[in-house]
Amino acid sequence: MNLPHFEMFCEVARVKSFSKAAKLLHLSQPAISAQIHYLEDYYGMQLFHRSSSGVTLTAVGELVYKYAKEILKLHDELENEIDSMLQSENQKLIIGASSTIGNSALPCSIWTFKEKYPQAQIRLEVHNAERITALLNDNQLNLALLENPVSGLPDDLVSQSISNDELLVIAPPKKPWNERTTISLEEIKKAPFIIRESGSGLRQIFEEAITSWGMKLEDLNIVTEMSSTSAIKSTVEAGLGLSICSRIATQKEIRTGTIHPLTIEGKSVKFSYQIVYKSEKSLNNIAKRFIRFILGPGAPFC
Amino acid sequence: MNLPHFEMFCEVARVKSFSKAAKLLHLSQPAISAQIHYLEDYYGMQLFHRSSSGVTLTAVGELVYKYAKEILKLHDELENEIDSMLQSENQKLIIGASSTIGNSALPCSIWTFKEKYPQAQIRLEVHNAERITALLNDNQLNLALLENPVSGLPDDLVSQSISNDELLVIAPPKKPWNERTTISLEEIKKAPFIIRESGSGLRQIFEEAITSWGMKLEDLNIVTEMSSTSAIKSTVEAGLGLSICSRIATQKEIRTGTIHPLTIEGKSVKFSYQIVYKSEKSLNNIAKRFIRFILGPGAPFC
DNA sequence: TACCGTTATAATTATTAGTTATAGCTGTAT
DNA sequence: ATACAGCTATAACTAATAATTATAACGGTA
Repeated sequence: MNLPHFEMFCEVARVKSFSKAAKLLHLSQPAISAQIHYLEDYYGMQLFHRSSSGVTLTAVGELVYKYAKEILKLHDELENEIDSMLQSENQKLIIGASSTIGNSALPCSIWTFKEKYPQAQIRLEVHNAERITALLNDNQLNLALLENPVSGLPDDLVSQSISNDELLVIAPPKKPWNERTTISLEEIKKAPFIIRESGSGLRQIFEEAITSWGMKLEDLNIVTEMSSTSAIKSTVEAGLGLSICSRIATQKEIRTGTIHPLTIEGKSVKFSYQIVYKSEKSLNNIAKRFIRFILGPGAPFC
Repeated sequence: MNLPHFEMFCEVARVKSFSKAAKLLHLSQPAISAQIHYLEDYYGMQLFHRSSSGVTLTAVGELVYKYAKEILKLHDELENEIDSMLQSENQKLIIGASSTIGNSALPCSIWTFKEKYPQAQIRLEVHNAERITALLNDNQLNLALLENPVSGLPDDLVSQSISNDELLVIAPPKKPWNERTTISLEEIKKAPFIIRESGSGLRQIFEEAITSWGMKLEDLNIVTEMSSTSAIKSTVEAGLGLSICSRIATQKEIRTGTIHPLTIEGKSVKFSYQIVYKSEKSLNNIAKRFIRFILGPGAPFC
């Protein structure tokens, strides 16, 4: 019986679904299925009632749930107590992040992390992928969050995938764009376009995508290069052109209606975010905790 | 982080030694070493001070010890609560055992198990290996403990090794034997010898051993066959002959000096005890617990 | 009745935890 | 001093476990 079992179990009990829990835990649904079966076998009792609309706890399941939560809480407490025994030097966590992720999803995750580990002294450095990589190499960061693929990542850096995202074309919420959900490559070529500066991870992903479609950057009508995602979003909102952005990074603007997202006809540009660090050994405790947290279910990519 | 990690950790902390804990947990010393390293890496702190005389807890180690014990206790409680939800039919555990093990080591283990799971309704059936196997096949036992190798074990039975033992020649604590610690094969041939009945696991092990030494049972001076280990021990104590017995089964008599053990010159007959059952699926909860208990550190083979 | 969303199963692969064998260290006794 | 006994660490290998993807099977709803 392992703590990850309990975490899976609690997550399933909470969301009442194997498949939803799987998503939240960055696992496949059969993985959850198998481990819950293992638990049921271990305790010799059915823990969930299955139905086509999800699962519910059995009486024994409720009991296990109660204890599992308690055990996980105890273990959390243990980790916090260990942290409080650390020197203050070891409580420092300097996180690097590219603009895309550092300005949107990450601050919220850091907030949640900080709630769980209040003694952590966190600093967030937001720069483009190129600069973040340099800082990482220079030991000025404990770890970094970047888009993937990022070319030019030295081999001696370790990286783990944490989440998936896709590139969207962003437009002002006005005619003609607000009446459409897609845009063709030809239209992209003609429209005034704003892109990130060279060295940006997002720009690199975009460049690779259009290359694979047989186009070049020069085919576009690029009106400006900007080194800030927020600046680009403001420019697009103002109706001065189109640009590209990640879905997660524009979530808020899409929700509030200040930006209108478009997908490219017949194409989709998927990419992932990676957590990158020099080596397992180079990590201090807080950094290890942060990685576990980010890979775990508690990290809200919001 | 897994409960087995905590069990290992607690056992090491308790006995202050990796190698001793390894023996108690039926594991190799490097296995303990690796897992403790894993823990130290996980928490990012050293948990034990190593020395050539064993290990002691560090300050952080003490903290982990405190929590680990608490977590294991909680989980024990959970298992007990689950058991108390079972129907009384599922609380019945019928254990079969061969004479060798059923009369010596097992009762004590059952006693300890019963302390931990008081709701278990245990019955112990002691017969020879042949009969136990038959009862197991006939579903009259939940599980059985036998010597290994036992020939004629049907393929559909599952078996796991739980402990090692060796065959000893037992003699009365009188001249000439009490002045010696070994006996030659030639001397064995001449001495009056008592053996277990055909169908006994211990007899089978003995027969196989002497066959491998190029002898036959007929070469011995067999004065009686007896179907009870206790009867044989009494007979030997009375000075009426020599016999063979397992080390564990004669522990008490050796300690109290009523029987004198001899090893056979240049030979040693090792064997193991196995826990045997029909299939994983055929086991009720209590039987599963018992197997985990017997394989775990708490089972005192005394 | 077809379809969407659910869990289960099968085949495969990667990771982890165990094994044995051996090295290296340290305190004790010859 | 030196060999030894007892301990933990390391290396090479193997077995068991937990993931993956792909697909099936089932149930409720349009």
